Amino acid sequence: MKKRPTIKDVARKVGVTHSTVSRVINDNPAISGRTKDKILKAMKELSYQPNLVARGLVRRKTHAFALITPDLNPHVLPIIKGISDTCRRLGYGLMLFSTDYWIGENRSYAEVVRNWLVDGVLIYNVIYHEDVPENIRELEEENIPCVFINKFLGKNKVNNVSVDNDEAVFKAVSHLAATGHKRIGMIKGGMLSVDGVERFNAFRKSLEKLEIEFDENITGCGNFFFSEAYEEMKRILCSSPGRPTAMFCANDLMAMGAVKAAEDMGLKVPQDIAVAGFDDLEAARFFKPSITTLKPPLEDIGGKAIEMLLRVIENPSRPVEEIGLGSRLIVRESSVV
Amino acid sequence: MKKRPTIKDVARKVGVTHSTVSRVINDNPAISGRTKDKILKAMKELSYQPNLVARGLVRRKTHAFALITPDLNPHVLPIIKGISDTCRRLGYGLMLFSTDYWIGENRSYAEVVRNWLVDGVLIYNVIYHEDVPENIRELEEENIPCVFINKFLGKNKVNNVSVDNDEAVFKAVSHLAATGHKRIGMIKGGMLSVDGVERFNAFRKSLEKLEIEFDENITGCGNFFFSEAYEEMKRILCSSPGRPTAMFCANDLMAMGAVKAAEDMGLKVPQDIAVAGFDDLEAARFFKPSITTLKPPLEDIGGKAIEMLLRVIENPSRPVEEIGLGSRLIVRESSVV
DNA sequence: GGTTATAATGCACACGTTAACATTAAATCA
DNA sequence: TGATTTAATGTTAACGTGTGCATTATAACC
Repeated sequence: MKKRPTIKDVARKVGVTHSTVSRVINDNPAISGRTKDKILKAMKELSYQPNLVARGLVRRKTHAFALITPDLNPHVLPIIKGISDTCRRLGYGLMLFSTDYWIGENRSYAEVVRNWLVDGVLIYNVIYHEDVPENIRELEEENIPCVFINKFLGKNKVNNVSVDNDEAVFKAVSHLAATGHKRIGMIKGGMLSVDGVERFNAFRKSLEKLEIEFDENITGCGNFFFSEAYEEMKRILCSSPGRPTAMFCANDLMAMGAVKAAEDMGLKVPQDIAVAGFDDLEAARFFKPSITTLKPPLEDIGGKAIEMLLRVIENPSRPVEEIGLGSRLIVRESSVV
Repeated sequence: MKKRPTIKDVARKVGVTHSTVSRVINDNPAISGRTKDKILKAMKELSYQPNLVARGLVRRKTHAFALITPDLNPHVLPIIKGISDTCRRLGYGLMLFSTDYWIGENRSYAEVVRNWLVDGVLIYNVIYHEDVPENIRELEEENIPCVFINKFLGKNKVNNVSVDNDEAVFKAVSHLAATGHKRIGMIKGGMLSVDGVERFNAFRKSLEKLEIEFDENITGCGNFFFSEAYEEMKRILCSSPGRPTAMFCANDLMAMGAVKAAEDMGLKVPQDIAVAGFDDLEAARFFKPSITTLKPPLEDIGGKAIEMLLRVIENPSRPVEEIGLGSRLIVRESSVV
């Protein structure tokens, strides 16, 4: 790599000290217009650019953030996009650290920040219950600015931005109710995840609000998987005395599994049974029938998370902030004729 | 953020100079075993970690790479995963820069590297023909280590790792031929993209090798879109005298469009017409019928690209290296009963 | 035992920038 | 006019590491 001109090269060319050049770079008002112009001109001629590493050393800020994500699943892509776009807009860099095995990994992610390679951290989708994992406690103990994407099940509050499951689920269930359904069942996701728990609770609250009876018998758990949902749906359709006329599924994969189960049992979707999912996977659009679903504002979440991180950095001692964003209901073939 | 211990803190604790500590950090053999042990012990006790920014300043290496990608589409996710995993394995950091409008953007991406924030760059899916875009020429001119993911259409060779379209397409066409098809058509992708051009050429070469006649009349262009492929497929099925019994599509979206068109015209897939795609989208698995497709080794591509980048850094003047990786054929319902 | 090779460590500067403090020149005031 | 404020720039010391060279202490040699 070619050697780049430094602040001193610029200074020499103009006939001033490097600190004068530094001042114009940082918009210090003490510099006279005349020398400022000369310096700017010289910088352009040499195509000078400040060395961010050197600046990072003295300022103790690198002007970069890190995103730490335990897995790279399709959901995370729009989130990354939101984060990346926002970083670009604000002039920040973005480092990406992914790992498939977050908890229990002996390498600490605070390392990254400790070395001052980043000014703050975004953490996606880390799930824990009672005990805070070592890696995260480290971040807290060292007061590293940090915002979580998605919530915890644990009791302690953290800065986070996530999908408002209550709002979203109510939209979907209302839609099913509005199209005439009185017996609505649900295929739950895994109860170890925040979304699994929240979406189920939201489902029950929605029924209550809409004055529809909740029936345990038409409820199953598919753990967010296509195949498990398929089995559960078959079980529900076979065994229960009063068959459901609509099913809400905690994600699209399970909704597709439920649809397939219904069809394999000779039922027509949506005529005999309506189905709605959550996520708006690409597959949900192309599935036959296409799946009615909730589209979470993932790009927004990424953007808002960065903005929150900036607020945290500016004022580390401010009270914990939690933001939930609304989703869009996309009505497709699986719920209406 | 808490102040971290420095090399000097360690030195003071042991009673040596900071340069001695630096030497043990860098495995300099000049240090005696006794002091080395003492220093290692002190480092552990203080939980010292080298400041990578400071090191980056003096070494002119940050031990981080950048991935620049014009868009964040689903294909790029496994590539990112491959890159990220490999970086982690090698102890490198990864910066992510995405932009939807690469060419014509006035901000230069060489900036990133010039500031020595990264040691090398991976560029995904930048397409150009005759004139090299400014941004890329800049990288070349300044001898910035750089590897491309996916090839160019331009005449000049670059270091790159990509999908071997010849190999993949031949696999798919052979499969169709092996299941008895003699009239095989194709829905092409956009001819402005490398994959579009290469996959079509590979298709023709495959037919030749398999001694099957190529017929322009059962060839269409869907520009990689579902809807355009749908229309083209209808056109082909309506107009041509000798209807094709199998279609190869340059990607899965178009394959799904082609299937839908065939079914809407009363044909059964695969009984009346077989269809194969490319990409192995998640949707291709859940589509009905599920789509026979080629799964490109995207994670591998990411990993190999990083490895190539390391070779480029080690020896910048070595001859240009081009690697093409093979794909896996996944046979599903759309091509066999 | 003195000379020389060798092993182990210290010293001082460099990397490119920022920023506190010092200095000079110019402008304002009494 | 001389004192004093203000504006503009220079000096210098950080930031945390790495490294060439100098300096010891130790071992080897004759």
